[in-house]
This record gives sequence, structure tokens and C-alpha cells, in this order.
Amino acid sequence: MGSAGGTGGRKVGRPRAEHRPDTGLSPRDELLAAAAELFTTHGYAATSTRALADRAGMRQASMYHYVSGKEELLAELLESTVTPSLTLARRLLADDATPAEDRLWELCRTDVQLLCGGPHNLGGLYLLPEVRTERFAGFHAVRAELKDAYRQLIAATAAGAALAKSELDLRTDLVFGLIEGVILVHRSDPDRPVSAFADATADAALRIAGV
Amino acid sequence: MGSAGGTGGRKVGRPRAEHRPDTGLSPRDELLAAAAELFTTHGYAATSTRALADRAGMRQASMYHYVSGKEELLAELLESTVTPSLTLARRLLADDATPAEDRLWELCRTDVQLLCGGPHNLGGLYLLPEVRTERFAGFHAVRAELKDAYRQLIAATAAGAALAKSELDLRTDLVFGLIEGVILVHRSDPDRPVSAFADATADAALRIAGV
DNA sequence: ATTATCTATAGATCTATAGATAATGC
DNA sequence: ATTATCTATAGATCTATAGATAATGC
Repeated sequence: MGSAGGTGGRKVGRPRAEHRPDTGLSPRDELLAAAAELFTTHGYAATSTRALADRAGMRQASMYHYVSGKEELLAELLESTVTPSLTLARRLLADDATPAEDRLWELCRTDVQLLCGGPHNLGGLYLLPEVRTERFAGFHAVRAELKDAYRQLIAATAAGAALAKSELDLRTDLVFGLIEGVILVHRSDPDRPVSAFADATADAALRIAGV
Repeated sequence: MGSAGGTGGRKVGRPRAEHRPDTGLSPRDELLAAAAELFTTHGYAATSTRALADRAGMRQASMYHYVSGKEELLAELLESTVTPSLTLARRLLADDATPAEDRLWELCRTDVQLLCGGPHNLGGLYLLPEVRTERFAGFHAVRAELKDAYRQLIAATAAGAALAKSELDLRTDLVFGLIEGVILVHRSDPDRPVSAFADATADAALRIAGV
């Protein structure tokens, strides 16, 4: 341990074949960054281990020193996109001093900001068809909990309290769909300022929720 | 020509190696049906020509008698999903006897119905990362025209007439995003009756549009 | 000695073409 | 003769492992 500390100096192990400016990232993080870029632009199946390793500055085989394969990279990226939202959602659920409407709005706004904020369209990873696989059950569990937080917040609003279960489910799905669908909107116009866009989406979400 | 007519009887050419009940579809349509199923479930890059041909009941190489490759199948499926919507949109744009609000609602409703109606989640094809490629420019052109129809209808509403261009663009993107995002919602709960769902989504779209 | 990387490669694909074959049509 | 299919296969991948090598650490 403690390897990250230095000024980028002496390194153990055989030097890399291709020398490149030090990114400051650990090799594993270089792989994750490469995966973020390539998975979002070309997709999962279309990204070869060779392409990943190339982009990360190492040889194809060296990748296996850090990860078991492509799957592990995608699993980790997926969870990293949804975990911050879930953390916020839990905090908002526990905050009973603030009106549910305000908490819902805040969750929507922040979620959009997180989804559209990063450099690559990381929030769009879950659109990849491979993600539906059992292999990514961890991600699906976290995502389900996040969706349930949306449901609870909608149910806690003045308008939501009166809804039958099926109607509540529908509104939850519509709101959650709008938030996740925001990736598509962002993709179609990546230059739009995210902050104002997040506000507008949160407004739209509350209108859909009937608040 | 004229081969489709018969009762399924005598067929020219070497018989297939694997005999299966006659689907009534032409071989090319069998390939398209196979592609619809496999592309939507496993994705484009992950679907091999062998898997496609297998599902269509022929040998891998025979596929090339009908199509130039996977790309052609995806291109055709993509355009087939968006063309009916565009036809409707053109008709609605020309109909100046009906209030713009009603026409917008109708476009939203029908679009959702088309996207979620088919057997496989065909509307979800455009989520595939490969679709962004130049190769599918035809699809993108049609989709852009459809989106522009949304914009024109929103602009024609009482509320829309007063909007600045950037605000109109934003609302258009939000509405179009909701409609396209509907695939995600449908995917998460495929058993929900499509008709009522389409109505609810159209309502939500009008609320977002500010109508 | 330990470590991070490398080179080399086996085995499993996958795509697209060449050429053979088994039907019907005339 | 024409057609739809087949079998066979070349050439290009792609993944994962085995084993070599070039650094630092002690």
C-alpha cells in the first residue's frame, strides 16, 4: 500500500511498452475511465478488451492483472452512477422536516444533475442491453431501491396521499421514466447548460406527479 | 415473382436443412423478425449472423442471399418503427381544423401506442449505441423530422405561441424525451395495458408542454 | 523476492465468400 | 436453366492463460 503517494516517481514492475503522460490515476482507474468512454460511445459488446487496454495505455493482457474482464468494469461503473443518487434519496426520505414536494423536487433535480453532469454520458450506461443480465443484479437492486424512494416521496405529497396503488405506480413510473429518459434528451443536445436543464426537468417531474 | 401466393406448397431451390412449420413469412421477413427479437433482447453487436440465421431457420451463409448483413436488418427495423409516427405527424400538421393541443395529444398518444405496441420492444431499438453511427443516417433524418413536428405543434398551442426559441426547444426536448423514454417505462412493466398507459403519457406530455 | 508489466499464443468465435447441390420450370 | 439453399472454409478477430522480463525492495 501507499503507492499512490509519490510525485509520480519510481515504480515497481516492468515499465509499460508505451510511455504516456502520467494521468495520476491508478491503473485500475485508468481502465475504468477507458471503459466509461468506450462503453458509452460504442457500447459494451462492441468494445474489445484490446480497445480498453489500449485506451488505458497498457497491453491487452495486462488488463487481467487488475480486473477479471469487461463485466467487472461495467458492474462497477453502473453502481457508481446510481449510488450517489441513492445516498441522497435515503437522506431525503429521513428528513421529515421538509415538505415532500420540496424533497421530491430536490431528488429529481440532483438526479438529473448527476446523470448528465459527468464527462461521458455515464448515466446512459444502463441503456445498454447487456445490463439486463442477471450478472448486474447488484445494480438492479440499488436502482430498485432508488425507484422506491421516488414512490414514497410521491405518496407523501398532498396530491399523492389520495392515490390508489395502481395510480401511484403509474405516476412513479412516469416520473422515474422522465428522469432516466433525461439521458436521451441530454444526448441530443449535450451543450445545454445542465443546471438550468435539471431545474426544468424537476419542474416537469412535479407536474407529472400531479403536485 | 408470385411465389407468395400458394398454399405453402412446392418451392423452388434446395430445401432447408432444418424443417420447421411454415411461418407464412418470406425468408427476408423471417430474418427481420429474428433481428427484431434478438437485437431488442441481446443488442446489436452481441447478436451474431449465426444466431440470426438460426432463429430464422436457415444456415448462417444463406442469410447473405437476402441481406448484405446485420446492418441492413437494423436499418430497416429502425425506419419501420419511426415511419408510421411520421406519417401521422404530417397528417396532423396539415389538419388546421383541429386545435393544436388536441393534435399534440393525439400524436403523443399514438406514438406511445406504436412504440409500446409491438411484440418485441421494437421502439427500444434506437437506444442501441450502434444506432448513433452515420450508417443509420436515414433513420436519423426521419426521426429529426418527427421531432420537428412535435416542435411545430407545441409552438402552435396557445401556451406555445409566447415562448422564446430556447424555451420552445427545451419544452420540445422534454416532451420528445418523455415519449421516447416511455420505452424504458414500458420495459420495466411490460404487462401494463398499453392503451391506458398511452393516454396517461399523453396527458403528462401536455402538462410538460405547459398546455 | 516481489511486482507490474510484457510477448506469445491456443482456442473460440465471427463474417463473408466460393462453390456444390437439390429442388422446380420449361 | 434457374433458384434457394447447403457445406466448407479463409481470414480476421477476440478472450484468457502461460510464461518471460525489467523494474524496485531488502
